[in-house]
Amino acid sequence: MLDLKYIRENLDEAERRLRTRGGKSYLDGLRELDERRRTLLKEGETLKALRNSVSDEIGRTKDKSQVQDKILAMREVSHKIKGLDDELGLVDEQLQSFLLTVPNLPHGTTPIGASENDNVQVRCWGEPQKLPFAAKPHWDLGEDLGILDFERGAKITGARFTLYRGAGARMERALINLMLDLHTDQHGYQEVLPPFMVNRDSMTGTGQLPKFEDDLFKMVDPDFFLIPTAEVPVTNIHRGEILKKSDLPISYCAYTPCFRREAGSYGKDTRGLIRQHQFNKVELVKFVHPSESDAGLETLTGHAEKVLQLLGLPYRVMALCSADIGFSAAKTYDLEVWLPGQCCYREISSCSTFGDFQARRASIRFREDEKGKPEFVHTLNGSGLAVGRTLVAILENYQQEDGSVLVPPVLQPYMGGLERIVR
RNA sequence: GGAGAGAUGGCCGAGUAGGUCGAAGGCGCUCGCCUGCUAAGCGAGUAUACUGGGAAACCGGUAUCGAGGGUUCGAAUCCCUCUCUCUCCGCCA
Repeated sequence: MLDLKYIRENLDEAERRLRTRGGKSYLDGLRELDERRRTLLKEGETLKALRNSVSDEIGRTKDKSQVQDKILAMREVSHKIKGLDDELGLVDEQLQSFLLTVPNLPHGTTPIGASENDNVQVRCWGEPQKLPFAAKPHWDLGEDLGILDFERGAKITGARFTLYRGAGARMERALINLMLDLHTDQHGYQEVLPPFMVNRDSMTGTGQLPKFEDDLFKMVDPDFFLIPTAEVPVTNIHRGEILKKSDLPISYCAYTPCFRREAGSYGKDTRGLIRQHQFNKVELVKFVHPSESDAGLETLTGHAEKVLQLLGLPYRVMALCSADIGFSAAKTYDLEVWLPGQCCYREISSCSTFGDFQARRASIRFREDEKGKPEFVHTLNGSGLAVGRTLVAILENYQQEDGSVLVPPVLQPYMGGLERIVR
């Protein structure tokens, strides 16, 4: 959520920055709503002040017969207040839901662009290898090796669900452990294991609601949602809290499965593990002092990159342009891993800074000075990494001409010493 | 799922015949004083949001005693709904 006061005072600038995302208009009608609200507020509060003082007077008068006229007058005033409050409630609601659907302002260093084609490559690591034989896509490798069973996944549940078997299941688990160990032991994150279902407030806090309900799996009876990313439960750990400045930065990492409807992506990536309704991810989340958020994004991105480097997977870092960053993000780096089986780079991690956007929605604050006003922290997060896609990248990059797949050395200890997956 | 108890400020905890309660008291914390140091002691201060005024310091208004609604001139106190916590029973990994 954006700061209403900031918008009020910088309407044109805010609109201009928002339009770099590509829409036509983001703040139309906001000024009128805001002014209407303040008018109603002022009127109602004046009457309330009157009522309070007169009621006080009535209370101190022992002989109530002397104040009958005042009681009657206040009955009238209360009636008016009720009317004003009702209207104010309506306007407030409109204003609130308006604000909740306005995306974040792009960061000053986010490249301006019109589509994903305008994303900017920041750096790359490793050599995208051309395999000296006909490279297979991971779905063929996985099926041939008997470690990925797409057909039965579809039978058990439906499209975009996959059954992992044997070394495949083991590798998924090994990757989760490798990533968690790295981030906790080397990068200073505290491991957390959050609920995989969250309530509406949590979804609103990080920005998935109210706008993107169609992308989520929703429970019927309790009004809960399956998490689309650990970002949601982990960022909401501190919803409504005032943190100690000395506790910042707070760094959490969490493994969770993620559940996404993938509405609107029919026909896209229908084969293989790339786009599933359920996938595993290790997520990094940071709460930082505002002055640290820019540097924080760089280090957090570095932590995600480290996983790819350890696994020896070539990748590039893309700065997403203004048209391609997510609703809540101010700036995003995508890590794209090289997939020789499909001869392309695919997103495997997305690292973003949200500025105070999520912190304002979720009311996560700290005090600069003991006596100072609470201020919003900045939140950051990034995948470190998407586990299923990492397994995809390993299969495709480490495949051999005979159809077997070598296990990256760092992963072997996590797989009982297994060096090669064969049929 | 059944029965009961509860939810007050950073914490503990008063507060039911509705008014002087944003809320006693204690602890903690901050600033000052005092004591040769420490402990103790003394004094003052110590919620948040919105909003009006002001360059600012700051001053004023409104709201908030789990959440929402109702009764009333007036509600932490009365009524209704919901959420959460705890205890007992049932069920269960």
